[in-house]
Amino acid sequence: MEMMNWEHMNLLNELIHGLKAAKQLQASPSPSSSCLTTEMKETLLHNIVSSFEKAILMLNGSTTQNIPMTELAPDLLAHPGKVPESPTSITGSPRSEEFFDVGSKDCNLSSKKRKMLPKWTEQVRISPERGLEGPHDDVFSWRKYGQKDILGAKYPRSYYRCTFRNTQYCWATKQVQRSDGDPTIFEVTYRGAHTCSQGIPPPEKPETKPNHTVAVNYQNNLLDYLRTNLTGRTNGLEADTFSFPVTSPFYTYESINGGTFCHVGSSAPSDFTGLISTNTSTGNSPIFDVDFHFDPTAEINTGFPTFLHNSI
DNA sequence: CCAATTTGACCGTC
DNA sequence: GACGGTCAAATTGG
Repeated sequence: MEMMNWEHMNLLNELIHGLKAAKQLQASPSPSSSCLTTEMKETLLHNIVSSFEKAILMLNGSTTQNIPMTELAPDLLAHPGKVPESPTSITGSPRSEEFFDVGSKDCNLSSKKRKMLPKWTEQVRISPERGLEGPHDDVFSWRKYGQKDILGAKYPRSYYRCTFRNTQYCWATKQVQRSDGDPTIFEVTYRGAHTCSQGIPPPEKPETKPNHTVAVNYQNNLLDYLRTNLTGRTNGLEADTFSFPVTSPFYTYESINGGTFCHVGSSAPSDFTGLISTNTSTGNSPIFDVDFHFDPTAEINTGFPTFLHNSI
């Protein structure tokens, strides 16, 4: 299977990311009436700059292969405590425009700081073949550190943290909660971004899991996405090209900085739906057939990566 | 033996 | 005090 190489995928991701941030800034009206706070604008600017820097780095002959964020964007890390969340863009998860502390003096995040971490929820349906294995299988490696019975929930909630928390001070966590109503659905809540080297997955690992045709579609969709200025929807990836059990994930972006948020449910009506499908042929398994549903009626945290629905 | 998981205890928040 | 989230000792598995 001819696949789009990772440099190109990452490059496109960065360009898209920068474009989105730029458009959000562009769409922001006059300062007085703007829904963007100064901080949000700074964040957007920061992301635009970092996206272009990373894109330039990629074009500059170096590959992102096995390059952790610390090397990919050293200038960003030069500012203590400010690291852009970006690895999720590589994997196809929604990426947050938010920043979070990783280099603060106390390596332990206080609960307050944890609250500041970007958080999004993915609903994952298990496949009959893979059974319960599916929802826990994504590109990142996690270590379970707890399980709790949740009040009113039929099934316990599992808590996972990044395997590299101690070695690479990666504070990403996730919670997995089996849905009461539909036991085949797992609600996976991610918190924080990976700052470990998993954030930029290696481009190819032929010996790992079988190839997935999604990668090609990923390339096409990204290109379409750019061409159509994010106003269209690409489709046709569902059943035939997807071998990972995840089906129809939908995301719920939650608050950061105590600000606004954008909740998007699976049933939310949307005037715009941007679809990116991607494959990560890295160590574990490819996961994302990502459907970003943009609900124009939702309250939007402009710091978050809702797909832009304005034309340029 | 080492790493991952389990599970009761502990802690912070409401 | 109840609840959700995390810690860490004990246990399990490769």
